[in-house]
Amino acid sequence: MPKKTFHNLPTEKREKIVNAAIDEFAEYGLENASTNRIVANSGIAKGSFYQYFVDKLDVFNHLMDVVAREKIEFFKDKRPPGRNMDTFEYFRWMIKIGMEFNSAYPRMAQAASRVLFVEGLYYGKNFAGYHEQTKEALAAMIKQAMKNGEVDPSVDVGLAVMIMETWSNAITTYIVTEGMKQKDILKWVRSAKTQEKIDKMLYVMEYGLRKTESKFEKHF
Amino acid sequence: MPKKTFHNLPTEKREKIVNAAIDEFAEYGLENASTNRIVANSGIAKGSFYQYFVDKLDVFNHLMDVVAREKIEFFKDKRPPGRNMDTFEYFRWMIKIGMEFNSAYPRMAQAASRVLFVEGLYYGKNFAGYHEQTKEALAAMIKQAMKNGEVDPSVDVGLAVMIMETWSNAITTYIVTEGMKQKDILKWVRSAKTQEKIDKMLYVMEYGLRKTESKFEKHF
DNA sequence: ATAAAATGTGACCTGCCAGTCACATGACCA
DNA sequence: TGGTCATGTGACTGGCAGGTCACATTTTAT
Repeated sequence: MPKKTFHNLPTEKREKIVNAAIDEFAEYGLENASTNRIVANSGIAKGSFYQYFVDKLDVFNHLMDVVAREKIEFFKDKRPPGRNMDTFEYFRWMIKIGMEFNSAYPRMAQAASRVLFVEGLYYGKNFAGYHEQTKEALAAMIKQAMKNGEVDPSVDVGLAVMIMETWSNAITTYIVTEGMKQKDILKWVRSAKTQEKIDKMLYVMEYGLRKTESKFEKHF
Repeated sequence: MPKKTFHNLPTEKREKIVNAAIDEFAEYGLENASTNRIVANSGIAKGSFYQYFVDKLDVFNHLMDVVAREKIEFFKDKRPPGRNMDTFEYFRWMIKIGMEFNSAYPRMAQAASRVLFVEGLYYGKNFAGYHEQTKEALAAMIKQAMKNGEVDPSVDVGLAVMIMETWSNAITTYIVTEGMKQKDILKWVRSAKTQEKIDKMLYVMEYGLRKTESKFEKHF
């Protein structure tokens, strides 16, 4: 965690540093991020950086705390549109709100997804902690859904969690990488076309690729 | 492409260099791979390396050629177990053979999957070429499957390709990262447990997570 | 006003990187 | 044998990395 000198900083300066760090990690990932560039872009001296943080990982962990806090803040006043939602509807709603967050803070989302989901796979076991909460929450949701007869119980809970995470990550990666090319990412995410794409991905997660009599052309 | 001096090398020496490079890319990815370590591990001088290759990317591209060649060789005598296979059966069979290849050449698979699927996402558009062939082959397969009434046509072809690639990559990543922890990766891949895991993933790709009357407990 | 404590600074250290080059060694041919 | 051409070599360059430190500046307490 950052040293107390960092927390004593005026908000503006702190934010400038945090923003420079976010850009750096979004652009270069964790391993190739450069503290030299971070200090250059935040207008502080090299020595100051090491009075605020112990090292690169420290500033990254701080960023993840900031992301977590912003996310909670963002989700706070969001409520599902209806009562008694189906688990899949609820998951779809969650993903969509998540994508709203990602497009509201695209560099943050890019930095987090890149390092945690992508580089994290090959790092020595770090970052596992960040997944734990998500996984537990998903597992609880899925168990309940199986009890409700919504999720196929022949697919075990662990696998269902893995699948939902895979899709969540795939969609996030798609939104973040494609979205960065748009001039107005939020508008692009909210566009009918992008929303339909997300819907279709989740539809396939729910019903699979195979054509079956019962569902054919029921949805699209 | 490598210079002619490299091709003139005795096979043994060439293989030693290729193996050192594979290990390096598997361990560190493309960006962080070090030519210094490669030369150290292959027992050649720094200067020699640059008489064989123009740079790091050159040696990587050569590796991908080697992988492609090995893969073709590996697949050459493999035939699907039955005639008139369902597309999904065929895809499952392909994935499983692919995983056999990955566990026969685990470092190769790790290097390729890491750089192409993982780092490739964030590199400036490089490596897109490597996907093209795969994507086209998949697209053709899917179009045919839609005609046969196997794949849900309301899921468009592009999305279906993306989904199959996502699953293929997810399974590869799983096999490669988990497999590297095993003492006998091939045995592990062939074990009933691992095979069932792959089957279940593909089952979900095919039928989705939702419980439906028609399929419940039909498979597992 | 003064002392003390906290914060700011950038030159500097060591280490690793990709890539070069003058030279050494060996192969081949006349 | 001597000459030439291909191959092998590792010390070296310049650049950037993470991290340190003696000193400068500012803030705070007295």
